[in-house]
Amino acid sequence: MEVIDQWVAEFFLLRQHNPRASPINLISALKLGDSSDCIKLKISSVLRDISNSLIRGTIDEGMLDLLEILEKLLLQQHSLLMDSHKSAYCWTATECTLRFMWPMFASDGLFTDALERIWTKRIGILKESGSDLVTCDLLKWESDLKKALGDPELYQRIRETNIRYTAISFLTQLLKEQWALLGSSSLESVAQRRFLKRKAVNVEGDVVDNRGDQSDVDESTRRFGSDTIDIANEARGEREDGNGIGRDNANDGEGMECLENDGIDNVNAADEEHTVSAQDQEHEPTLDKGDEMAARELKEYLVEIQGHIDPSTRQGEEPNSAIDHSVDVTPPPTRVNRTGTGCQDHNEASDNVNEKGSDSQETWSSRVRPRRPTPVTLSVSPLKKGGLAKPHVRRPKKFWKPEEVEALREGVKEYGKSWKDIKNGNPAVFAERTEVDLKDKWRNLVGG
DNA sequence: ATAGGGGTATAC
DNA sequence: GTATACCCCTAT
Repeated sequence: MEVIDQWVAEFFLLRQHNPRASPINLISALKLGDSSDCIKLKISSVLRDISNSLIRGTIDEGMLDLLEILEKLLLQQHSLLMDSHKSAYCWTATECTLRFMWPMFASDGLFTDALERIWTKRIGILKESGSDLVTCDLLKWESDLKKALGDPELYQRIRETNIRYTAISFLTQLLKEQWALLGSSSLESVAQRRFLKRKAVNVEGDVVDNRGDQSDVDESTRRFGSDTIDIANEARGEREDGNGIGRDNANDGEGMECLENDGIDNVNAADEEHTVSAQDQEHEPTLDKGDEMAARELKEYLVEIQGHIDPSTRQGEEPNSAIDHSVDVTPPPTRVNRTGTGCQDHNEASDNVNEKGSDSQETWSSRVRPRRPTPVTLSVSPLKKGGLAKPHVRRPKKFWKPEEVEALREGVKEYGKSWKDIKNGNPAVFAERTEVDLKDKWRNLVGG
């Protein structure tokens, strides 16, 4: 895959909120292979699809498809399945079944069909393949649901449970964690490396003191201009998303800089091997010229890609959503929009959002699904500390270095949330961090 | 050992 | 004021 393909793809996947074209279409428009970069892109794509589905309030069997695809992709890059993933699958499957329990009694064929389709067939396949998605909880739900078929009382009880909220919570959590695991986009990586290189060159022979100094790499790359991105955004005619999910990538812009001139070929990091093609040779070494040309090129490319995938937006979508669920109980997936600015950008996309909505909805609106209040977190106030105001010396504040963060991501991929294992797995990097530090930092990264 | 509430410093 | 990053405390 051309490097520009990858950048454009990342661009769409990480920055575009509620896109008119499904990321799946984008991914198939570009031909992706099986390199680790491509897997990351595919994962981003699936995550974006899940996110969009969540934003639309659609929790259907398409979501189960996505979760299954995601499992396979994660397996390919040898990271273990997160609990949030398993729980999300379990509760989504249940929610999908619950959608067909709107009649008062189980006599309706829809429920039996759903049981057969979801639990016997779909999950049966998962069992055969030994998938980790098959958890005790899942099996419990399976037996409960099947029991409910002949047990009106149990049927009622399940029917009145708000599965949907739980499913949404786990899906949201899954998204957060997976976005955090993905880490920097390749644009950012290139930008950071180039910044380091430039800094090293500027210092001339005096090798950069990575130990104490590196935190401002992050800082400084963040301050680079991002005009090129703005141009590209205009090409799309859409605003920046406020979707907090991709906030780590908020500085994608500076990566463009490397289209401009000399050697990205010096960049040897594994994920950029194929980086340099004829692209950068054509450009003048001067900064502005290079930026300008890169921007123009990117803009044309974006338009081309958009044209490529847009017309096909609808045909691949929603193979199995004869019933849309959006009418009833909808705890808004607000957690998805962390920054709260995510509401502004529906203007462009709104024209084809409502297309399929009008006809079949009324039939289903008669369903009664009880609304459960949003669980409130009870605040326990220990009020322990009375007098005795001990001065207490705090450990000095140490900012996390990029390589520490990267090591943490790798650690979570490998061990899950076993902070002790992560620390022991990389004692050198985490020498000055406690397990609690790792936990706290991860909490920061996922934005919880 | 881990999760989660809370404190403090800092930037906007 | 809010938001963020880091650090601390404590219940489980």
